[in-house]
Amino acid sequence: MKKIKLADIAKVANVSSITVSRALSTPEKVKPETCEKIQKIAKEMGYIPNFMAKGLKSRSQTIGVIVPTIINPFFASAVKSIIRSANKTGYNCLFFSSDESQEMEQNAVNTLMSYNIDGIIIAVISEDEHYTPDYFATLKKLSIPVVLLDRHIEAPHVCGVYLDNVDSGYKLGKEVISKQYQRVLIASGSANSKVANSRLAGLKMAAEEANSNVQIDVIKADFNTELAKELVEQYLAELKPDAIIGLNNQITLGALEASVQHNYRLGTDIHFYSIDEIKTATHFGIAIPCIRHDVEEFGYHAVTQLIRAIETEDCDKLSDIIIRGTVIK
Amino acid sequence: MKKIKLADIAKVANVSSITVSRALSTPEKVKPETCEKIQKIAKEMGYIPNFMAKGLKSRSQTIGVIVPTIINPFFASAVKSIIRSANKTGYNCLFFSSDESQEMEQNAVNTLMSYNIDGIIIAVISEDEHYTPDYFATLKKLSIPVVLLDRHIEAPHVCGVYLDNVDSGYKLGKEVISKQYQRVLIASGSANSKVANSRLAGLKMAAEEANSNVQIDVIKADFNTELAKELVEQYLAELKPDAIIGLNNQITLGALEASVQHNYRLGTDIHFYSIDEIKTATHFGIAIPCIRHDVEEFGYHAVTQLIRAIETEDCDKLSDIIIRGTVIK
DNA sequence: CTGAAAGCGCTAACAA
DNA sequence: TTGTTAGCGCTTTCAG
Repeated sequence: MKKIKLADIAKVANVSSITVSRALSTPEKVKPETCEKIQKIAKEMGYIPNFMAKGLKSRSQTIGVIVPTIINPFFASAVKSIIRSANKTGYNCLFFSSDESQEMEQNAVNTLMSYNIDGIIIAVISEDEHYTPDYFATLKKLSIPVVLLDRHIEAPHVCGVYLDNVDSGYKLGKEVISKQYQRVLIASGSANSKVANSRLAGLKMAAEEANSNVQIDVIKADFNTELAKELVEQYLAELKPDAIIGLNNQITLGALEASVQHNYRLGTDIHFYSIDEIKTATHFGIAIPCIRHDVEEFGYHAVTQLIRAIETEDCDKLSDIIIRGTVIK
Repeated sequence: MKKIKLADIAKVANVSSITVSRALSTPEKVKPETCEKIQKIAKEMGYIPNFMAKGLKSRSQTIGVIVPTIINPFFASAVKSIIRSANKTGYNCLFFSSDESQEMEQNAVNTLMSYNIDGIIIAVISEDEHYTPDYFATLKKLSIPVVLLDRHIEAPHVCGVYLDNVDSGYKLGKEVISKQYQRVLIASGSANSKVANSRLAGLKMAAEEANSNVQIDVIKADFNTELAKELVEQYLAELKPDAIIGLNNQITLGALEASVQHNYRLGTDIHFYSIDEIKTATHFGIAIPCIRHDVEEFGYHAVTQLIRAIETEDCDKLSDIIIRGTVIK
């Protein structure tokens, strides 16, 4: 069977298809009785609008979302909250994962453009400030607004929604310092990552402020479990810290595993701290004080800002939004 | 700036737009030199095809994917692998999460129909065999093929890709039995869940076959961490098993947490077994032997079957595909 | 091998 | 308040 279309409803209701269109999309432009009648018929006939046809003429009411990986719970939750917020506002989401690959990221953007999306929310694959792929220029040319998520880069975009990384580092730093450890290892991200560097700066700030004489060691790894595990293992072969601070969830997981390899009892021999929550830790009975970010808030702001950009033509620049984390002990 | 369209390229290449269309979509129908020239120009001008316009006339080359939640790593991986497989075959994916809500599931299906998708892969929200929402009838009427993922229900669909649950239970059962425990607790899913019941049946089969005199207790929870945790806690207040078998990843996590609450040392006082891998366990140094399913395979078959259904008109029924798990010690 | 015309389903612009 | 016309960008059909 073919899909019911506006014209089919029009025939039954004895009106023209444009009236049906209006009754369903902009009911205030149609006489109430007619409107009701049409809506009733549409429902009975099981009408399903055709976004393809709609999007050809006007806005698609669809936004694109791209994240590096959906396996990381942080991004999974962010996506979830973005989709929820968008739906509430009457927008649909097309979701893509770039799998940490530049090529797939480019593909995802191309595909989104093919679907005539009205705007894009993207967490780019690279932590490097100077990562500026071509598609940003294309999107700008086509006036498709882009909201950056979590990772800031120097590329044309209307605004970004970020975490307050310095603050996160600082808060967690205060918490750790208060414990009076002798030696603390910080497992950081890449040296080029602004996110990692900001968190590190916050931590150091807290340490200096406290004027404590704790010995702080820093490892520069990557926001990636494997590398962190390796480097922490190497470190543990030489030294034994009282605590390890992982600068994101992936790193913390790597540090945990490395410590297990060295037969340390987690939370006893070595205490763990993390920026980003490690939800599974509770299942294993390990307490990992952390900085938790309200991911719901994250998604909400990203969507809100993007839609503002879409619906007000001339906004070249909206405010960035910075989400603060809270300490969870 | 407006998007480049076929006509723009046509003007530059001195041909008609239909020739451009052919050069890009069906190059074999165009003289090689012309074809090359057109493709070159298209690239230079930064042409981006418009799926909306394309999908209006012909197939959209897009499939829809719906899973109950993306937070569960099992589904997250499945989605990832589905997207990968689809892209390889030249299809795009629109992804939705139903958040375990019937209403959102219905919405997702409606939205997908609005996007003129060619087919749907869905893991329905309910474990109940008799869950048969209306949209299945609609999809059938419109001849939009549906492939069921993981959860089987009695509704019109072309086929399903499932796990071999009895086999998983059986294999894990053999493994557990071999350990000669005195008392084993099985934390199962809902009494209405075919998946849970099959796994349970497999376990019991292994036990009976071994003719061992292990005491087996069964708790019927839900494929959900919270409830499992509560019920296992209640159980532990009375009895202390040597091992607990969680019938899916969520349940196992709940059981772990419950045991932690009772101050048992994981993997020592109580041994854990799981159907579905608990990837994070290694990070915490707990060994959880499990049944691992090749999720990549899962996605591959779902996509392949769906595309077969899409591309061959008259396939009323394709074979179901059953994926076997392997024991990981 | 290439092109002209028609139309997919919907809505913006103009008319009644 | 409702309808007519035209066109969004592409492809199918039929002709050259």
